[in-house]
Amino acid sequence: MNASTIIDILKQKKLKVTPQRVLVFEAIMKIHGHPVAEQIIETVQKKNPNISQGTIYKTLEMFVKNGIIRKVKTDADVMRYDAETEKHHHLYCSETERIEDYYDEELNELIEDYFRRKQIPDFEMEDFKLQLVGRFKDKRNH
Amino acid sequence: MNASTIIDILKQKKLKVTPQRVLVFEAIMKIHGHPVAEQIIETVQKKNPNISQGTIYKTLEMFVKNGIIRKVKTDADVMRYDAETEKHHHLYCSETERIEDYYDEELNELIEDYFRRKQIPDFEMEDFKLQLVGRFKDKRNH
DNA sequence: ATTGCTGCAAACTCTTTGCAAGTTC
DNA sequence: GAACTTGCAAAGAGTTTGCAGCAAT
Repeated sequence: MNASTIIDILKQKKLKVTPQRVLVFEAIMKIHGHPVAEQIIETVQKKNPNISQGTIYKTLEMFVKNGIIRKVKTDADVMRYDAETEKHHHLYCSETERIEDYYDEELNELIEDYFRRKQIPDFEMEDFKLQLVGRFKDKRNH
Repeated sequence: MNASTIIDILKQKKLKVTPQRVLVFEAIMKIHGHPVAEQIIETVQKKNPNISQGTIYKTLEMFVKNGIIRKVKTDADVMRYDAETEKHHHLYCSETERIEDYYDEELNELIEDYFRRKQIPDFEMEDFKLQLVGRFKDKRNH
């Protein structure tokens, strides 16, 4: 995705297109992994230091409300943001803070099949997410 | 679990047994669901108002470090605490803040089997947790 | 006696808010 | 020009910390 895509997304949802919104979205796309607000703020302000952090938080919240991005949290971490794309799961490193997306359609179907067979009492399932905890063998930083 | 259990757990781990620690643990056990710190503080202070919130936070942190409890977070919520028991997953209500534990050994085995067959590149899996998102049919409050 | 814990209050981090001025459509 | 968005700075929530005195082993 690039800048023109976010412009289209915003127009399509009848939201105003502002340079701030475009930069925030680009920052999320550009940062590999699941950026925390701080990284987004830094990236955006590197391009334009006049954009305030209040605006960035407001923009992120607005993106979340409009289904453009998603909030992600780990059990010991601050909020992270993730562009809303296809269904995926997360790989968490148990020694570092690194998080990666994990796509696996076969796994999705396995779990969906399982829950078609087995109902959970008093609960109507809409979606599921798997957190896979372990260690990355390549020691990149994120 | 009751007070004598936490006393044993602490002794076994060579941690000091204090009334504060016992009360914090009892509060977590007593509150159904996954209490947030605020509920724990309230429950503890109802029994003994002299116990400070700093102590309760320190105690919770200590319990987490020693594997007695676990931190749990949803994507849009504050930290919650969960007694460390057997492996389980979480049911999240998409309309309320309710969280319930979900135990399913058959599901665990299904997923474990799957990942024995299929390795994730550059990632050594240690554990997994499933978040099941949906709606509870019985509308209790939590 | 020693080591570690507690209570207190202040500090800190992350996020949200109110509002006047500025932008977008 | 109407409605919405921005920047700023201040406030808010939740959590962490430092330290003197106290309690557990």
